[in-house]
Amino acid sequence: MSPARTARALARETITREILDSARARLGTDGAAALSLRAVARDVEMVSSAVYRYFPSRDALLTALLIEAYGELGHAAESADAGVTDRSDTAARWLATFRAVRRWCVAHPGEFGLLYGTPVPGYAAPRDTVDPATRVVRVLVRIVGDAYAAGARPPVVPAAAATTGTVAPALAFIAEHGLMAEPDLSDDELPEVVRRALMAWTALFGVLSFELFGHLVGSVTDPEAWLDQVALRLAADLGIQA
Amino acid sequence: MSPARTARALARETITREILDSARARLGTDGAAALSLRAVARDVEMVSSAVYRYFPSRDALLTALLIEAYGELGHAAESADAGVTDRSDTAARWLATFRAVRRWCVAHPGEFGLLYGTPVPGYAAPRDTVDPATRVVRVLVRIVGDAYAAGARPPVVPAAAATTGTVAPALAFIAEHGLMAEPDLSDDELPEVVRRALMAWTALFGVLSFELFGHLVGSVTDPEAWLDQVALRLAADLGIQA
DNA sequence: TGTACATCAGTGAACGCGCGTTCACTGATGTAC
DNA sequence: TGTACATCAGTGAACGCGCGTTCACTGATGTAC
Repeated sequence: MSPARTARALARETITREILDSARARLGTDGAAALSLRAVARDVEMVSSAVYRYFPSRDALLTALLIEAYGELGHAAESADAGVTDRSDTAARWLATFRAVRRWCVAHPGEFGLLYGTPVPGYAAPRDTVDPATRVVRVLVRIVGDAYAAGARPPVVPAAAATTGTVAPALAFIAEHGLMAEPDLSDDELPEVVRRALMAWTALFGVLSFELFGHLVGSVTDPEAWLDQVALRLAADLGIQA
Repeated sequence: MSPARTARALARETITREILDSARARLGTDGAAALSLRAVARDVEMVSSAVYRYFPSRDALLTALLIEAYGELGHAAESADAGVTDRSDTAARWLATFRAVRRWCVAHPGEFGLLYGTPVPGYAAPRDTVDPATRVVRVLVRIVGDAYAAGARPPVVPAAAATTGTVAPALAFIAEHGLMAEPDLSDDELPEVVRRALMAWTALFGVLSFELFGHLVGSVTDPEAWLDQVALRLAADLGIQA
């Protein structure tokens, strides 16, 4: 609590970092399901039981990785959005966010697998992971909210599609966090916009999942350009234009 | 080769089936990465070495599972499309295909993880798996092709998005398989339609991935209705209307 | 400033379990004559 | 139809390896007086 950091505290910080970094590297080679405390211990040149001074179990290590990775990804999205100086240029903010999310995921495929791949069997993520997990979608919703506050209008949708409240939890979450401060949308338009934003969020990670898990190989040549194209079309479908 | 099936051949068929079924059940509980020949052997009440009379290695078993699962999913999509008697109702065919794909995936979450989750570390899928893996997207492209042959027109897209040939391999594949028999589209329109179809394909599995891997929990109440809504919007964005 | 005690990082052995794959073998099934 | 031989499914033991977690321990670091 005081600035007088002891040697012990400093060492603990360093070793904790080394363990986390080794574990993250292992995610890429072995996959999250096969993440092994003993392998990590070998990488940091410790005896396996020593790791228990830092993490009480393998599950606790997984949780720490999950929180750290969601945090980094959320931060990447938030700062990409914040980096666009013209706040009214929602199309630019949208594209910048998509690109930043892709950049992080491509740079960290092992972590991506942990976050968005097959859940680790026998491991249940605790509550602390859900808040960091929502940061990306919050950025997207906020951009869309800003676009509508500035006068953008959602596309008209066939009547058959305008069904009832499947997105009720999302609407509650948005209200609670004040993500759409000045919506200025009719009662029909708001849920439609939220639906569109959730679709875009899902599509973003769908594309990245396909890219990183190898399903685009026979279809697309340049995944980076492809994500741009997807981002632009999703924006256009939302009524966000440059 | 002859109708005179020997007792041995019959037994082999039965046991092979039992092994595959047990392995598929294991996918759901342990995940593809942790699929274990010994566990499967235990389930079918054999000694572990006996399984080698049926599959030469764990990887071979994984390959068989991959081919079988892709095959079932592809079949589900194809027969859902074929089941719509009014072939000109492309919107109905589209929705039926989406629903059938979801139904199969939700009914087989373990297999879904194998197909669309984190790739199994250390396992490389052989060539025999790529053809079955394309069956769903082929159905989608064919429906879109039929819609355009019947006069539907793709939405106009902002100039910035209309960039060059990222989808070249897909275009080649479509030409090769004659998936868009009478395209009747301009040189600008065809790639745009293909891009949209690929986006829809990716979005479909993005939604299912989020649903089955637990990312929709705080946002959407009814995943079945949600997929319908996504399907309808994707169709609308493609210019396919009922 | 110096000493006595408490805290804590890291060790090494052990528990009980799992895995893929090979190999020599037994005994049942299939086939050629 | 009967016999001799070949094929093949399944056994059981073994190889060499991995895993998470516990526990009594040593020795260094930190703290209270």
